[in-house]
Amino acid sequence: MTETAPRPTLEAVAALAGVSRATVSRVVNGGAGVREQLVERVRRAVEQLGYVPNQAARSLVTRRHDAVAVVIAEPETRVFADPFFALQLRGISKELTEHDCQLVLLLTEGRDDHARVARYLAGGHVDGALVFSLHLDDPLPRLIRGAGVPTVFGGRPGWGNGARGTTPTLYVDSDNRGGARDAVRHLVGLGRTRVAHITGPLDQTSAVDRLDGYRDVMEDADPRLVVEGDFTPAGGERAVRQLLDRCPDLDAVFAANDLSASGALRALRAAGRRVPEDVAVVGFDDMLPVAEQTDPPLTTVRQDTEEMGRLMAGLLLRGRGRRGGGRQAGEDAEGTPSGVVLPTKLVRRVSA
Amino acid sequence: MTETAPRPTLEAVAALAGVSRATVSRVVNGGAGVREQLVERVRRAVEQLGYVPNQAARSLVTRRHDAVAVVIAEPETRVFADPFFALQLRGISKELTEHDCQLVLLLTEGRDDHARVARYLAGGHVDGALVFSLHLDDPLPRLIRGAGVPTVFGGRPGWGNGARGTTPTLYVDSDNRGGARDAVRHLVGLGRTRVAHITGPLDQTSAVDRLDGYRDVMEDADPRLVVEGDFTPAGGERAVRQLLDRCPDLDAVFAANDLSASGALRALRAAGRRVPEDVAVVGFDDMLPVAEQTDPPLTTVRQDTEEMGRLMAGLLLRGRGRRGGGRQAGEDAEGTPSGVVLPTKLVRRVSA
DNA sequence: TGCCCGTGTGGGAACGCTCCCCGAGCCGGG
DNA sequence: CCCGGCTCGGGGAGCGTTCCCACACGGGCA
Repeated sequence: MTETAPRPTLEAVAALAGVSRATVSRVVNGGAGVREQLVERVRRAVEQLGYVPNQAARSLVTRRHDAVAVVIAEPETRVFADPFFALQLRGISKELTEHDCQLVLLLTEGRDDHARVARYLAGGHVDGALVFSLHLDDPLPRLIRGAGVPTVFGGRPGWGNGARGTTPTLYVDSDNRGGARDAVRHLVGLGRTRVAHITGPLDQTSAVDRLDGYRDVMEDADPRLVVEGDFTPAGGERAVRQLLDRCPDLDAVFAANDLSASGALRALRAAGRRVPEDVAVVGFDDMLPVAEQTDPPLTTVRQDTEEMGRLMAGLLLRGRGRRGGGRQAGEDAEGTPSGVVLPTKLVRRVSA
Repeated sequence: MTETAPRPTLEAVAALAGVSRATVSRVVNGGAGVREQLVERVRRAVEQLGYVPNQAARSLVTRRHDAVAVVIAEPETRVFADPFFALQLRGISKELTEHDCQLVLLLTEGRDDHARVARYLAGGHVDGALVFSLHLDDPLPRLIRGAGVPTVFGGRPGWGNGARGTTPTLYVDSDNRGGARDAVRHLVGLGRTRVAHITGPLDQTSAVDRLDGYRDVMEDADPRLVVEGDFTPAGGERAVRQLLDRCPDLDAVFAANDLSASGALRALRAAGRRVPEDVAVVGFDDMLPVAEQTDPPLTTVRQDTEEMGRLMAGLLLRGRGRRGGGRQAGEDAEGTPSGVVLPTKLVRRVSA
């Protein structure tokens, strides 16, 4: 660890450039209203001294932090390791970077960690929060809304059933229901009539929405064609075994995500069914490492994950700086909950 | 967005408790040297007002930020989406949380983004940096070392060839070489004599170390048994095709990671080789979603990824607060580069 | 009884920045 | 040629903390 040289201050730059602190400050913050010649001189001094503004001092007076928190409230590490989050993070990071904003990552470590996160957010350390909380019964979203920090959720939050509805809730989600409809319609279009559905855990809105999409198309399907899964390959295998047991004549499976689909493929193969000849299979997510590597390659529903991240950050940043009032994008006239829903796209490979 | 009430200050708490600012400050920071009765009174006032210290003001005077940066310098999103990083992040997060320290995530967005990251680090916004940079030719590590911020690297950095060697370089890595040796020895122990190796990209130290481990055991193996891969399933497939072409009599494959191994499995199956009967296969990483889901399940080398993260953070935090001088853990007597290397463990499944 | 010391407490300055306001300079118009 | 308006630069205050130092208060020792 080298002796840290004292960092140059505004004052030092001003002295070197032969102007006042205020002038340097103006230049550093865009340089409006300063003579071109002076701007140049200040720039040189900044360069020469290697001056970097002290963010703490700046925040102290501006009450802005140029930082937003990303809260990932997912106890299961597996889900967090999902490329899905990684891609969204990437999107978020890109958008934030473009606005000179930092990303503070808050991972909840198991239960009872909510208080810590809520306290941090309420502490006014960040200008806003981007929250991923998948489970309907998660208390965190409510806590966060109580913290009075501008927030955008990733995925439709679970309390949408007309309950509190006074503060607007911003969120970005992909069109789970529409995507599911497309997937099932595709199967139907292939001439399949006994289309089964392996759901995700039904305490997550995405799983519920995908199930709804399935039902939109398969209105009066045999209810035994729907089996609850858990978004894992093992769950997909289990579900298929159950399905084959109950409805041996099924000719298609729509799995709520690619991981379940990969399990389903394996179970189908084990049961001697050929894919797609005997049973067509469609997944959801288009997680490349999974969907492209299954045997046969998986037909699935793609969502633009990175774009979702960008959008979340964009939505949050747009409302930045306003102290109170003012309507944010994505919020409708009544100020009721509203979100941005991104379209999905069916990607045809071999499995259907 | 609700009107944000002005947050209470130390002053306000002091007034309510009927003491001075200094006393409140003392209580908030541990309460040493304050009469028990007063401590209690201040605590109540803090509680009542919902006081949270203003971190900006605090940093301004203490020059500490209670935040460290995690830099992930990986242009390829695929690699970033790796559960590997996610797990390390989780470990880092846990350790930081225990020390009331925040995690600022810095993702480099393609080339030429290094300057931004370096500037940020040099700007003294964080107390330290945890850096993941896999490629030997990455200029970032050098830039960061120049920034004068305490840093711990994830994975052995590439410049270890006795070059600069004046400042100590701290890193945490897993025992890639030893793990590779174990893997190959296991294959040899199985009676395999024609053991091939699919390497990773050889501009990454982990790939190089694993190759070295392979060579340690297979000293005078046919050099044609080594093929360069790229850590992807497609690369693994390609490598196996090449290997089968050159050395049709191979009876084992050690792939430098699980992803290549999964590709290798597929290619072997396509070529009509049975695994493990005809060809035994071992991977590396024990990425569960991959290793457990291959057909057959993959024998592989596990590393304690989350622990690596914890350790990195721990190493960094230990040196925190010292302004200059003082030796950090993991640094040897001469202050030369040194690191912590975690053991690996062979996990037997079916493929070997 | 008086002095000294230690323990606890309070006041003030400083951290580095932004922002407000005033004053200087420059222009054009009368 | 002089004066008013407008533009641009400078000085000062204040953001909420911490930390240093001065100081009050009591008890033990001479």
